[in-house]
Amino acid sequence: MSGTRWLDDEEQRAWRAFIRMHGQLTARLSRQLQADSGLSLADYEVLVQLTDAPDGRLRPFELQRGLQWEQSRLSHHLTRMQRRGLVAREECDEDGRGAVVALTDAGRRAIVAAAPGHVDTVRRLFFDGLTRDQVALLHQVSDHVLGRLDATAG
Amino acid sequence: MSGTRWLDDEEQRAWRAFIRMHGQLTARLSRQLQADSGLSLADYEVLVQLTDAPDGRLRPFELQRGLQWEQSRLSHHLTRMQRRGLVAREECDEDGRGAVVALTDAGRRAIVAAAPGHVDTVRRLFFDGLTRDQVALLHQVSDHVLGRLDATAG
DNA sequence: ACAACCTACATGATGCGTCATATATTTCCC
DNA sequence: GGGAAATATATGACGCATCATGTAGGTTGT
Repeated sequence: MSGTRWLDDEEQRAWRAFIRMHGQLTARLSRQLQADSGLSLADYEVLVQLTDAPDGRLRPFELQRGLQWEQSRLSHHLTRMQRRGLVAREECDEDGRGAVVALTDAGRRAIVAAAPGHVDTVRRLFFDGLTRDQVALLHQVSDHVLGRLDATAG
Repeated sequence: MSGTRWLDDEEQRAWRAFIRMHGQLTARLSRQLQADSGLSLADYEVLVQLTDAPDGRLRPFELQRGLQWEQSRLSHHLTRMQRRGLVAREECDEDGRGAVVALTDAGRRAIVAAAPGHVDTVRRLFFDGLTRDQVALLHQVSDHVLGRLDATAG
């Protein structure tokens, strides 16, 4: 006991700045997206995955791998998106347990309409003013921490 | 129109890695904290602020400034924490509209018990394996983006 | 071929976060 | 000093996220 290595001053400040930055940034992005196109960030991510998929169709477990979401979160979210007509659930031929999530026309229209404004906002609030090096560093740090998380997963 | 500058490959990868890293990291921290001490990350942050305050007391608006939360989020969260006995709401003498949030004994015990495990987890999952330089640069990037957010706030 | 197990997915309960709105004070200014 | 505007806080409604659990359909080993 009492072997805790507390964060020093710089670590604490860096940590808080990082947490706060992410929070403020996603709050802004979320509001912009919601206000301009009626989508949440979560909606957007789901639609991106489906748009990138052949035929706009994915099995829920594929979506889950792409998004790294909890299974039940995805299921609930799909239910809500389905209710709003952004996606449809279909039966899966190859696997009786399974389902297929399909992008609807409305879903496609929604993300096509939303994407430019969203990307502009990401650029304006985040990338503009950061150097390539800074972006590369952030990427590197992110991957490192992700690796660490995976390594400790079991 | 059509003037959208889309994210190039590296930007897109960096962005997704960053978003995913934060999500996975806070999910882990949240679970550890919840499992080991029954607190959410949000609880923890509130308790930290109160612990750092003289007498363990703060006005809600001071808490809000420290946390950078939405006012109603804070209010709701305080209600829940109050129900669990972690904080108490008191009347404010100097301002008839105001309130004072006070750390209870149970609240103090909770954060004292939770802190070592939480800090260890933050260190293990995040700081260990990052160099001082990487931390410093992340800090710098975070502050830069925060500045950008503030500048665009109006 | 059948039991044990695993996988894909859904759902109910509950805590969390945001928006819109309400209410009670101050504060400001003429 | 009295009304307008601003400030401090609370609340109801509703979508979102997680946990625990359920169910149906596959897979594997004997």
